[in-house]
Amino acid sequence: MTENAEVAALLYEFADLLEAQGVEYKPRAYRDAADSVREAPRGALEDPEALDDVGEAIGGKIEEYLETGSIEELEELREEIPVDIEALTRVEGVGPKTAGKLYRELDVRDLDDLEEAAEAGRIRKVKGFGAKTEENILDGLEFARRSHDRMLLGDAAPLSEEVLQRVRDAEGVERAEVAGSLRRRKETIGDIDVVLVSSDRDATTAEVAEYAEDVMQKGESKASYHLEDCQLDLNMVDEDEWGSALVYFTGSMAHNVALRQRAIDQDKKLNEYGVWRDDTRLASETEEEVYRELDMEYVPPELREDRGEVEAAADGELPELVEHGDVRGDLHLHVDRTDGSATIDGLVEKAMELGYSYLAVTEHSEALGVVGGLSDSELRELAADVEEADESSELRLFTGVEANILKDGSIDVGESVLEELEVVVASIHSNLGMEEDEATERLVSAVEHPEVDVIGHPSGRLLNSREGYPYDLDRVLEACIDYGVALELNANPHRLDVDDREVRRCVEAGVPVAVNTDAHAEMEMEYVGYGVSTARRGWAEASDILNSWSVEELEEWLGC
DNA sequence: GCCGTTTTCGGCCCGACTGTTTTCAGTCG
Repeated sequence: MTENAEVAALLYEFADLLEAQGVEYKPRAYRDAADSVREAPRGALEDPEALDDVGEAIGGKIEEYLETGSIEELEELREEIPVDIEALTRVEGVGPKTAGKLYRELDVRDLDDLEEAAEAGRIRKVKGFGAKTEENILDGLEFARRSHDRMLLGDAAPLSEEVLQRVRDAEGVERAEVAGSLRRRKETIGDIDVVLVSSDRDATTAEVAEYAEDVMQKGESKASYHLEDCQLDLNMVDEDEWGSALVYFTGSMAHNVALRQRAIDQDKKLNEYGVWRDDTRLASETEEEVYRELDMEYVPPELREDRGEVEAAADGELPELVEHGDVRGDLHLHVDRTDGSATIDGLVEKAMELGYSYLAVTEHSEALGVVGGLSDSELRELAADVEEADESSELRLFTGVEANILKDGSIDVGESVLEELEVVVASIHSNLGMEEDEATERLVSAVEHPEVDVIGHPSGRLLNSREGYPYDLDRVLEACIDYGVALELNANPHRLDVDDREVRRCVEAGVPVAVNTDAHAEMEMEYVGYGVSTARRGWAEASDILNSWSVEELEEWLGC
């Protein structure tokens, strides 16, 4: 866990424990502070009180934790309510107050205790609980135990396409779209939200229930299902509320709260049914109308995170985001000379299909022994093959390499070879267990190398499995400006590295971002879509993306 | 506990759904 995530988790726990004790309002304050910490850039905890929603009290506790490794007040709370509140509240329908009550009444401290109490029929005897609640807890336990990580966008997006098609085919459905974090294209997804219009809601929900694992809840306007390892929420709305419902269910929560506040400031009210003044509905049919009624530009879903987009849209200053069609090439591709399966011809064919003008073949270099990285002479042979293919291709094929940044910051390919190759992507693949200073130095050294053009997957993270080493992005960006180097946004859905927030800092610093797929097979070149949506989440325009430049612009930048 | 173009106290997003209630609390998003 990053330091921010670690502190945020403690603050969430603090909030839950307070709520379990029936404390009012404070839990909200701790959660807001936790959200703010989680969203903040690395290093922001040096001055916690500078963050939104962090005041003197919580700021002091953060400092206490960073200095001593614990927070006295939290330790006291944990003694008063010694329960695994994070695990217990993962059970559907169990929140902090329920967890607190079950601890006080039945000494339930963790999932095992909860299961035991439910199976023994002890929960139904507690005042305010019944047989149905006990049953729901038993049902929810299994899911809570196996649902751990959020789904990757790369898994959720194709699944949601399939789900959406089934929903659209269901009886009564006139219109359906995916909303929620999927529509915002977050790197990980909690559940699949669908907004739909149906002429027969009962028939629709019944048909969807047929292929779902089970039905969690079903009401007039809403139904939830378990689907493999995720949850599917159907939100059923009337045709004339489509726009306001889509805004509402797309979120994020923070964006919605900011929109509602803006409505209140204008003597209006915003909910999923529309923008209102008193009992008069002013807008609701399309998202564009809703934003217009709030005197704002339309906000693309990827920006709806309350990271300044509400203010920017009100001032008419939203960026003109990069689009999929703006991408003209892929500058980090592997072939079958090391660990990939693609061929030069195969990559070219796929690139044509994607409407590209160019691509670069950047095979692994020698130090990456595990995949049989290419020696200097083998890199030259591959370059010759790429040049030959270039002659007969409609595309511009760049020669290249994905070189390794060694422990001391040097590059594992000979100078003369690096000079000959047109695109040099430099990446860290070894000695990943570094402290921030060491990692930063290593990256900066690579940036300073005269032949390096792009730093590949800068943090080395793998979503849900490897955190990546910490580094000082500001220092790397400064070096990138000085030496004319781009950072990669690796579009592989397991990486998405740099991430959305880091893209924004690149954009602000004026460092070009290369949206590369790092494809090892032709099909993987399609990952570019995840990269583009992540770039959009980082407020990037086409001009900020290195591989949306024309061949001529790119050749000039590369100096070839 | 945090915040402020109704500022240093008095509010704190809001609606659906469920289960347990005879009017509402807790959870969720």
